[in-house]
Amino acid sequence: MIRIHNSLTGKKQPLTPITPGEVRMYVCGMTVYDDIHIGHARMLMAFDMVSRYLRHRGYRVTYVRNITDIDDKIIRRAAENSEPIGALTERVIAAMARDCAALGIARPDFEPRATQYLPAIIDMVGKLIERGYAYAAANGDVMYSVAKFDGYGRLSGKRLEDLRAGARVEVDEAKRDPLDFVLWKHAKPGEPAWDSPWGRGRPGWHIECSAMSVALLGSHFDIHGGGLDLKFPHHENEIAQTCAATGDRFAELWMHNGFLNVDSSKMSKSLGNFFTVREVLEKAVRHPDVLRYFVLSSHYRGPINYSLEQLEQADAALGRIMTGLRDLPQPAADAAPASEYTGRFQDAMDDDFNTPEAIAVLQMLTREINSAKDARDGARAAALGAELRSLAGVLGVTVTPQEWFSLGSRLMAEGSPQPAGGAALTDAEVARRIEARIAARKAKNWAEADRIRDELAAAGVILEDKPDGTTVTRRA
RNA sequence: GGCUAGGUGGCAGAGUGGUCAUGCAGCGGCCUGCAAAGCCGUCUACGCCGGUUCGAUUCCGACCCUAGCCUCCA
Repeated sequence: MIRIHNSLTGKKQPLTPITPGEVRMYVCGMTVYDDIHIGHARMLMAFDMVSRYLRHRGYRVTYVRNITDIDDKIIRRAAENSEPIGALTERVIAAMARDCAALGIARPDFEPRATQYLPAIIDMVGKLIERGYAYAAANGDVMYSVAKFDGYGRLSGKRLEDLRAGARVEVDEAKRDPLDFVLWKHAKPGEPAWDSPWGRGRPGWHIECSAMSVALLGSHFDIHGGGLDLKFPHHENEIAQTCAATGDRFAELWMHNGFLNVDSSKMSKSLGNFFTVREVLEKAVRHPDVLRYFVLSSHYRGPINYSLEQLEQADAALGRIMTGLRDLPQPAADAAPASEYTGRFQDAMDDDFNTPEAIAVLQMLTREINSAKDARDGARAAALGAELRSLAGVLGVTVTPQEWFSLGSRLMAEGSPQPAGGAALTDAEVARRIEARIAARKAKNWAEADRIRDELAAAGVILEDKPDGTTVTRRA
């Protein structure tokens, strides 16, 4: 039984799909005007993990993650770049797909774009007017009348009175109530626009998600997710729109991931504490799975503080798992059934996707493998290794020891060793030195053996002598 | 000010009314020519003050502190 924390109630509840065996899930994705940063990556990985795990547990999952490809920021950025809006969004979407692929984030089943759903959006706005929840304002915009919707504020725990009392609600002449929000924006000169019964214009942000989710998943589906900052007003508004337009229940469960912070504050460009996925993958991490391991080391709902020191710890911890997995024989064809750890892993994940606990199970399994190796029980080590690989794969951690040990740590935290201090050596050069060292060791020429080891260490290659007389390498 | 999450050992991070999280780092031992890796062992905990209880880090209340949202935001 999988239990999930529902933001709507603040409690964990069992996942009981509307259609047995099938989970329909919608997650608010990206507004495409710039490269994604690691905060976005955290969100994308969180819901990637959720969809992977649900599939692992045997559910058929339909995962929809939208793309907002028309919005103020996009229009502004395109103007700044003197580039057509479509060119900008295509470029950014391609970059996002590339970053996601690098991070091992599976593509959702549907990735709808707002501009592809104008008919559905216009239809929903029309319904809202028809049903008395929306009105055409004097300035040509169409507004949602928040006071008309009974449950407004339920998700975010806000009351209309409190919101109105908030000093920062923008005053807009066109609104009947300062809390009302835009469903359809009338076109301004030079902006992209579509025809509608209310004149040429473009959709407001909130209505896009309502229209696309209903179009692809229906008016009643299982899970709606997104970042914590979307809870209010975006998700609150989605609920108001969809429920009012369809009369249905909309999403049963609301999931919100916590932020990835830097120096305990949310990342922002103004603070300069902003890291793109690309720069982290290129400069800070030996393999993308280090970032995934780091992210999954915290629970998806809590905050994570990003720092190079934390990445170092994740690198070391994942390295330990890789060491355990290294040099294992193939498990027998009639491999032993799963150990107790698979059950513990599942218990952890069933409990609101407790990935830190699940990772602890992976580490305990690693120790079992190492103990089996020490006891020269190759069959047991191999069987446990297959199990560990499989469980790590459920979390999307798929790097192999072979890849891992050929990569150097790229961490550049203060005080940590710089990568490849000495001259870079080719594999052949490294192999030649190792052979020379093995010969020296046979001759008990320890001084020469140690000299070669130091030389390789300076080049970032660490040697480990095995009991059988062989020597293996790993990168610092 | 309103609302919502939190405050766990050197660092990160789960969890629980009364034996163990886990990883990184440290220390001791085993192994090793010496190392490394690994194994075994081990030390620093649960913001503050009350209350409930045989017993609270875990439940309740007050307080202090932090972050987020209340405006575009993953």
